[in-house]
Amino acid sequence: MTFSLRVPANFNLRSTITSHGWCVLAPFSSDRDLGTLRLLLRPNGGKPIPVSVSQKTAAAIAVTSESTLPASAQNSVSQLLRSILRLDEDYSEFYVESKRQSGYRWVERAGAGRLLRAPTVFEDVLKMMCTTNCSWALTEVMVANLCRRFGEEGEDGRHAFPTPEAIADSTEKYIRKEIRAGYRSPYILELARNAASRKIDLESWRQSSLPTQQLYEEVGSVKGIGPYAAGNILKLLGRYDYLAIDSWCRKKFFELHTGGKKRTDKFIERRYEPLGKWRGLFFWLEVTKDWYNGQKAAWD
DNA sequence: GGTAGACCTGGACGC
DNA sequence: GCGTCCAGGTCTACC
Repeated sequence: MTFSLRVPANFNLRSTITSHGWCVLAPFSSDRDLGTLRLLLRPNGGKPIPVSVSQKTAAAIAVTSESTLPASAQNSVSQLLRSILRLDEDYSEFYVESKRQSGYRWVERAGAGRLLRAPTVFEDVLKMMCTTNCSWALTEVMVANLCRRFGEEGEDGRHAFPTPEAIADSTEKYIRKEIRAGYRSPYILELARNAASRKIDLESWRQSSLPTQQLYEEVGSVKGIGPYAAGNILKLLGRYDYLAIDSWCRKKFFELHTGGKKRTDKFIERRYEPLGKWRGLFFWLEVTKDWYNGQKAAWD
């Protein structure tokens, strides 16, 4: 069955899919031209079902499921997609600011800014942990292994991202050997156990009223989450005050602004300070602008 | 508060 | 095929 979901005026599905690497980490996937997002969703917390999303018109996206969904499941899938695709977040202030800044006028035309996120904060945090201190190829391996070993199987044979409970009963030794997570293994286990026992309420972070600095400190208090990971997690929570500089961004910044000459992170941070609470998003869009090159001609 | 070394894996490279 | 080196963030101990 296929049903449609209304989207905001400036929404662009392709830009959201390509906003960062989540679209290729299991259980997400996309088609070759990055126009369709495939994912496994648990409507009402139930069994995972495969869903694909594509955009045929500016006003709506088409949501397709192989099976017929009852109204409550359809409603739940819609709610999950609204959160994953950031449909309910207001970017009008960001777009006004982007038009004031030279070098960012393409942003609104591209419908860029909405960063794809997982159905749960737990999934976002665990995946972010798997991006630290390794190649992207290894991140893909670790996340795929987490799904394969701990995730419930969906109707199409793919595995959903595991719940905290599914990992909590495991052992550090098993995670090292089967997930290939190395020294991250105790951190993964601790996070899953703390989330499963409600010692930490990760899911409340998306609605948190804490000041951003305080939320950043809470996110950073998770073992295995340092400044880079915490800054990126905050972006997925809708807070863009931190740049979350990693080696790739650093290199890209030097290429764009210093002729390849290395500078300190403080130097980079000072450059984006005038962009206020949106600086993390401006920074990310600037260093990843090349990703949009294929579509840019249509936007300019 | 700042710094050094350890952590673990996969890829690149030389033999 | 094997061994060595390096890159990639975070944690911990130490100054």
